[in-house]
Amino acid sequence: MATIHDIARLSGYSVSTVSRVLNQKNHVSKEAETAIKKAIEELDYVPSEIARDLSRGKTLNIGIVLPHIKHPFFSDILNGAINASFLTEYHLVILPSAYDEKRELGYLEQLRSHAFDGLIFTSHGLPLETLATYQKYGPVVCCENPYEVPISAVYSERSMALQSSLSWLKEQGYKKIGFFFSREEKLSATTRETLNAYRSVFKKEPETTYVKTGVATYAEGYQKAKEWVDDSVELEVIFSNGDDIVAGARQYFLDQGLPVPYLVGQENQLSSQLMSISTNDYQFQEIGKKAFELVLKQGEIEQISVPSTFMLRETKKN
Amino acid sequence: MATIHDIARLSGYSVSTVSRVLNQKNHVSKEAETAIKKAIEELDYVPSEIARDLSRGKTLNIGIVLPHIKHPFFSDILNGAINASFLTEYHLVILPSAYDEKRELGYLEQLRSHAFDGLIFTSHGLPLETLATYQKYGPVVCCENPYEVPISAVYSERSMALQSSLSWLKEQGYKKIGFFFSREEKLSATTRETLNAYRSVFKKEPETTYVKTGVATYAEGYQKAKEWVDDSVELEVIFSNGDDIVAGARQYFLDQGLPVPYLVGQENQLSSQLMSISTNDYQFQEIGKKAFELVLKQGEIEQISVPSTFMLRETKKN
DNA sequence: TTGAAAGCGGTACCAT
DNA sequence: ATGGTACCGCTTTCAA
Repeated sequence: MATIHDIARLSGYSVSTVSRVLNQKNHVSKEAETAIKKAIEELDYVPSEIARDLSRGKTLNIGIVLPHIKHPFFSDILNGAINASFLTEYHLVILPSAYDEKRELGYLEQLRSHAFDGLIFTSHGLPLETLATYQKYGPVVCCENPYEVPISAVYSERSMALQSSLSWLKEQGYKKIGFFFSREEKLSATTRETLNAYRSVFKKEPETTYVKTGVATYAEGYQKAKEWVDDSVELEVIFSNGDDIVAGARQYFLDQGLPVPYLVGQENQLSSQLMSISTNDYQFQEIGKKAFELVLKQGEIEQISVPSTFMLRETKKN
Repeated sequence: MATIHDIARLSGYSVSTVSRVLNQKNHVSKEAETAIKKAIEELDYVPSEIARDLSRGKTLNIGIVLPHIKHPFFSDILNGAINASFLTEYHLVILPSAYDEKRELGYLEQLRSHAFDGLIFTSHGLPLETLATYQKYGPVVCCENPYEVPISAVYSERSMALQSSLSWLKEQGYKKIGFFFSREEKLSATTRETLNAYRSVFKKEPETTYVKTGVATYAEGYQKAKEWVDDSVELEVIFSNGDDIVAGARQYFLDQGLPVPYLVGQENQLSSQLMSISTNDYQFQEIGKKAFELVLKQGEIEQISVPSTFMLRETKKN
């Protein structure tokens, strides 16, 4: 592979001058430029990015850590970040974690070793405090409300949509509301937030028979709906943790010829649009976009919350 | 930031010895190792990835070029590639192209300048021949059948699913089959392949009133279905270029209280599962996985075709 | 087992 | 306008 030295030799000029025409800095004579460009052409030369990176101490790579991309939370954030990266000279590097702390630590170490100019954590197995300590090596942005932990963050203000969707249900006179969650309240901030919104709106504890955890897919939604029916639990509403999941539940009722409860999804995915199911939109794309912008700021710690909305839709009988 | 020289100085050993304990190569005395590790600890030192890359002339980065990730073809391939990268020491770098030839050429140039160790093109605006010429700078894999162009490729053997789905329709006695495509036959290999499969199965030319192009979204599916109804075109089947799109068409018939034609989607997405719509599964995830594996092979040019299947589903009346 | 020194391929400062 | 050269931080060969 041709190097800058080869160009210098062939053109009869020095590496400095070659570097100058490469970077269009300072003044170079027409003849020099012509001769050098000719040599570049002749040797099919391109400057090495790696050498450049070393010289200037930057990679122009931003890492984004994702446990997986099966869930819209992650794929939407990723999309938002990709779109934002479009507008810059930076590259996004996908860093799959599967929630493995070893892997996550590896990525943080790579930030330390300058493999990346910054890191976005869409989620994490490691404690938030650990992420925070790595900020001295470069910008680290997380995608949740960090509360008292001093770390840059962009996160959804879920409570807004939760409050308004639950308030709307209350206004309609609905009382028997079933919930789907992926993880238990102790383990999941999202579950906690939802149930707290319920407590605040309805002024009472949710009944345990109305709460199902361990639900994360269409099939599980279908299955859990069946459990409710089998246990003769009467429901007026199913408040789900995802559009696809609530679609599964809906299908169960349809298959049994039973009346479908009022449905509320989450995340405004295609399935809720297709079926005209009300949903909460948490603007994950926007979070990805803002997270990318924030990681480039390299400045002080900053926390940005993104508003969420309840999207009311007519549920068609069919 | 501490460098390998600082460690050498502080530990009292040479850079070479430090490098040896870093890379666990050759033999180093216990005392040296202890002293050096202590120094590393003390100075909070990590070797610079960039310097390593330069020294060994590799980046361990594989670029994957995507026009966007709104379509399952791209997001599925991406997913497959990400999963494959899990199992290696390589990183996947997302390279958004928006089909822009300038951007694509930029990425090829970056391959040339060793910013990546290899490149996957999920699609391209540039001619395939151009991609092929860059193979001398590093492995380039595309995701379509390259026919006579000498380039590594992993692609879906679409004709298998197309043949079997169309044959099945013929066996059922269906004759009036409407088609959705995103681009015209001259411009799109996919459109061509589908219509050729039709010709081969039905032994005749498709009628132009039954073919709609420029359809790529749920809303457009809805709209084009309306056009057929408005023009009093009778249809027994809609053979669509995507699950979401055919779902849009279905919705139009339901909204009008009209009988829904038999539907065939493509790509086995969630929407066809939700609605029990038959679909063709082209195994895009598998393509992404194999493309990643192929790009690492760095060897000779290789072309891999992945089989596709027709997934017959009962379309429920509702 | 250890060290010196020559790369790797550029950038940028300092002279001329 | 141009050239010489130190330096970025590590790997690797060669010698001791």
